[in-house]
Amino acid sequence: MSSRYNHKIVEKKWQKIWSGKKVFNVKKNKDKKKYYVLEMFPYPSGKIHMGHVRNYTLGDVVARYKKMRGFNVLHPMGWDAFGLPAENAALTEKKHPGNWTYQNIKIMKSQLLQMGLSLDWDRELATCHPEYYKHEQKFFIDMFKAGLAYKKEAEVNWDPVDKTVLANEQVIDGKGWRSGAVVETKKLSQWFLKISKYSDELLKDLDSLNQWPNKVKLMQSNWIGKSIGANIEFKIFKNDKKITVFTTRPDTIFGATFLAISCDHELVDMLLTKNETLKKFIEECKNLNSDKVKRGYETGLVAEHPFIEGKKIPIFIANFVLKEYGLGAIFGCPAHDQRDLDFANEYKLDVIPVVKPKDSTDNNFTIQRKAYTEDGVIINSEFLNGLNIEDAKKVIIKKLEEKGFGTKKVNYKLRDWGISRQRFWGCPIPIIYREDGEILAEEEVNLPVKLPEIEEFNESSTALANINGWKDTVCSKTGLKAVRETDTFDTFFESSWYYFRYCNTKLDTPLDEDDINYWLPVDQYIGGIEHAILHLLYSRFFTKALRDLGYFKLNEPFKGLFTQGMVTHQTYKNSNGEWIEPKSVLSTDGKFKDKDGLEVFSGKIEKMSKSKKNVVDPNDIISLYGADTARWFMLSDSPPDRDLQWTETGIVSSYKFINKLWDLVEKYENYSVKKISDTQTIEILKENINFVTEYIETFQFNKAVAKIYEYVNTLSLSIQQKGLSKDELMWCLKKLCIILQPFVPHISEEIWFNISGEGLCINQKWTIEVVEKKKKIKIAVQINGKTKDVLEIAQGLTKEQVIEIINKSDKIKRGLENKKIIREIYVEGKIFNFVV
RNA sequence: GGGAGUAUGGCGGAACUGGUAGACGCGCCGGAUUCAAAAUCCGGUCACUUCGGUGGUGUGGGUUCGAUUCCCUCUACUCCUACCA
Repeated sequence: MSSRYNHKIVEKKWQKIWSGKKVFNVKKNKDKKKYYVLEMFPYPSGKIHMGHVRNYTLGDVVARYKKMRGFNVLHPMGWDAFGLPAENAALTEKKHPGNWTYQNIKIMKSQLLQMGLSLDWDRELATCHPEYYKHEQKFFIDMFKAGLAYKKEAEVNWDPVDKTVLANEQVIDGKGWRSGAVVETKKLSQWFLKISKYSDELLKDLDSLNQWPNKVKLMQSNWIGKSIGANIEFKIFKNDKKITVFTTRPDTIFGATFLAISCDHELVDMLLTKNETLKKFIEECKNLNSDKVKRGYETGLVAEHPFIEGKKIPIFIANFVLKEYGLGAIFGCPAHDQRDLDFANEYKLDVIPVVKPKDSTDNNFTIQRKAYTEDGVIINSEFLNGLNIEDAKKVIIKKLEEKGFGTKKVNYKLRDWGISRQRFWGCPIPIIYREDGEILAEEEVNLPVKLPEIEEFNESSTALANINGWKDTVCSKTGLKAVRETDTFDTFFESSWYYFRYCNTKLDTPLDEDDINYWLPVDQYIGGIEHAILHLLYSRFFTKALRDLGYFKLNEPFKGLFTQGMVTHQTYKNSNGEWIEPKSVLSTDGKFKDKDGLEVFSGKIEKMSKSKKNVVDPNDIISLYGADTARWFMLSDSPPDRDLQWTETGIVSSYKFINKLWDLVEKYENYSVKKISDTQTIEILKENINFVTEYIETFQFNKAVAKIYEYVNTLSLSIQQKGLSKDELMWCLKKLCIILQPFVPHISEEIWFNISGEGLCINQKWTIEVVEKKKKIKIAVQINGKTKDVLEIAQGLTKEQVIEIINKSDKIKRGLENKKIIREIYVEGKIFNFVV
């Protein structure tokens, strides 16, 4: 045995043994309890970053721990392989995006292998592979036939120079990121999935997800945005048309002083003819999307108030009325809605307060610049007067329904999921447009609808529509000519079901219900908070949709969710405001200088990003210090859900710890003590083990790390004092290997091998230790709540016996001198407090 | 504008349902070893102190025998969302 620990050799060795023995390859086994650990799969961007290292280390701790607790652990990995960066790379390289993607997968896989993750690589998948995406084409067809997928006109960001549709993230300050051209909104026919059908279920079932962070549930709930109110119908004076509005405040109907409709409300078309000023106004509104100024156009039409005989309300077209929400029409009650009030002040409209604060005695309660939106008492509202808001809502809705002017109505912010992308590197939407005008799903036997193999990838290749001949096809039923849909799926489509596919990636059908029944739901899903809404909501929707399509009976895909914090690092800038790499910064006399001696200023600690030059490449770290060191650092100090600050000293100290562990083996080999026993130390170590167990179970890995440090410190001290017998020491070291295994698996195996040689450490059982009840306990003795002394006393004494011991304490005697004891408070095993 | 969260030594962070504040790690200081350094090991490390103590968990208050923990006030920072009627 060489005295210096060589991580390069050792880590490779165990990685080879694990994969050779297929230690992490699992099979469905109904006699064994399963546990499904999943980390959000990576986009193959080229190489792994620290965020991946953190994410996969956290997951690996859980996976290894659960395996050692006897679970049949499914822990798979794959690639979220469609997406725009591949197209951009393809443009530069003039090669097919697949080349770049598969090449990156190869590199990143080798990096992940170096981390020593307990993954079942036999289940690896890449979403860009036809054997993967053909199944989601099938899902789409099922959804299409079930009415869950449909086509409608929708606005997209259109880059007039690149002649392409841009994602929202690709529009920067209203301009295309690539061309710099001003982006136009263009109406295109787009495919949508009817996620809105599940609004209520998606909201309700959040309650059942008790192993999800509240934060994520709240974000989803806000996104779904359920609101309860009423639709109210207004007759237009001297016109046979009507306007229906949605409101959550029907109780303020008597305060309505105007109606406002959105720019593309159906009434606008009628008004538009021969009206140039209106046309101009509408055009302006389109360009004022992000404008907070309230603008309106008075239509000249007036509506009749449903409850006030003869009252006329002007109708405006207003820029602040959203077309996609509710009915694209509102009634304005300026007194109790800030937006309405701003608008009313601008256009000199009446402001009639109909709610006043409960305790207000002001009979002339008026509203100036600030709308009153709190609870209160209804005024100026005939039959509603005197009611509170809640009751008034009930009464007015009942009245509306009686009179036929409106109904109770529930609205959601959640809109249907637009899945069309006018791109190349995505899954083709399996629809054909036949020459007779029929829109049909591709026949299932014809799946997959594959992406074209093209030799040279250029600007015009970035959309399937531009690829010569690809879209031409024939309807296999009728022989009629047809063209394919040239849009591809949003890449969230792929990630919405990959966790099902892992159950069996070789299966010819999308999935097997029996597999799903066994493996799903995912017991622990781990990933970044940035996916709190979209990915997680889409996946939940997919699960419910597939359930309704008869694939299985599962309601929710992810039983437990954990969102980890970011990896951050110090940033530096020079006097020109340019970012400087931290590793090139030198610190002298409290000042920072770069390589050339120019002064550098330390900036904020921020998320690692290329643009700020504060990234640390995991590859460098792993080759220099080893995977165990990197993993240990990722788990030390910071709680997993908080941001982790990368520091050079931190990684070095982790490295030192790994080497210190190795020194223990040497100490063991040279250890020669017989027939002595240190049961006290062993009891402490057992306690430590149980703490580690508890802290893994509760995702407090930083605390587990602290307890392992304590374990090693206690053990080192005992070795030094030669208190343990050699057998006891072996037991302690074996236990140490076991608790280290989820965290730093390579050195854990290596130590295990050196001291025992029997089997693999990862195959050992992780047990809960039985700790003897302590005979002596410590209690704090306080005077007026301030601790004056700490005494060690025997377990289970009476109050009188305790007082007797306390009376012997000098410190307490001194503290009680010349004082009168009013009260004595004794909490067994904790404190004794004198109140004087 | 709306919502959520956070605040503890020089730093990252501990403290069970209110019961010894600062576990553990980093850094720093002192010592051992060394020709010297690195590495390693040992000891110390909240502040003030007349060495008896006193003060101390962002601010100010409250409840309590006792508050980092519960309640109210204010401040700072972070994140999400955004004209959702």
